[in-house]
Amino acid sequence: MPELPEVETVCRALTPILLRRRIANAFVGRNDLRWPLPKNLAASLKGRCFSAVDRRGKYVLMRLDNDCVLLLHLGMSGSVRIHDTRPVLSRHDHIMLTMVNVEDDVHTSARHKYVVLNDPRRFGWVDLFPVADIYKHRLLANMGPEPLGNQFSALHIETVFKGRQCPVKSALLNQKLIAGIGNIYASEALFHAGISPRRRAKTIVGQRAVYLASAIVKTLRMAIEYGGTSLRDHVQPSGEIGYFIQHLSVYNRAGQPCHTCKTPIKVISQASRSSFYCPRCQR
DNA sequence: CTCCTGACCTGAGTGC
DNA sequence: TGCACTCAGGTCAGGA
Repeated sequence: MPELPEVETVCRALTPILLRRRIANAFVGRNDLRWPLPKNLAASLKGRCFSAVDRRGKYVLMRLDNDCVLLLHLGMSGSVRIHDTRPVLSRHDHIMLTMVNVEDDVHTSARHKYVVLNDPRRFGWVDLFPVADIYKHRLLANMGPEPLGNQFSALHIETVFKGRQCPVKSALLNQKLIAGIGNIYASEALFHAGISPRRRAKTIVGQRAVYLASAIVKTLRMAIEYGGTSLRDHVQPSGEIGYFIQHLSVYNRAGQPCHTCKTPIKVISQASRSSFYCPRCQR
């Protein structure tokens, strides 16, 4: 599922649920997703409280009160659901946290929340490590800047794309250059910037870099506003879908008319991923 | 280094 | 209905 906007919707939904509550119980249904889960994960989580919920690229970072961080990546098909009553777990529900109010150790279940991680394809992963290691964590250390952060700019694009022969579309997917952009928003941002996905990354300079930086920011912000894009697996933790699908200009629209010029949207394969674009509007 | 391919895994969709 | 096949929002290891 998830690119930056979908992960951001997960973070925003999780924050009020996880903070001010205690992990009364942690269920871990298997010992691996993409990689082995941390040993004794359930026992390590039980009894702890969360002190912060953040996002870095496509990762959710949940800080615990013992100076550890619970890291979550949703892979292709992962989703998080929040329930008010204990749900019956299905086949691909791998982890469930039972959250209880910290002030509320009486026997009422009224304010319990159940947080469930579902991941049919199991391309997601979970890690638990000391917060002090966060900047040397192998999964986080080499990640590029946040496109919605203040280190991101047209100049940054020019700098990291310099000399790259690969298509700009492929460069946008490279998390070491810019964090959080995936296959949907790479295609969408290039459309809004009027740039062909086939153009070599190194040619994105000057005004083109300005257009691209601005299109990335605009596209991601708008997608967050609509709760992300629901194609197959993505749902917001509330169970609601993401409505940005109604605002997709090119992604998944092969053969349909461009909203601007009516030319049929084209799909090509680049580095084994589909790229969608308007051959007339994007140069 | 850079860049591309194949692998990981399940499920949904398509065509016969 | 069933079967074979393709494709899917991500990332990594390996090889050119």
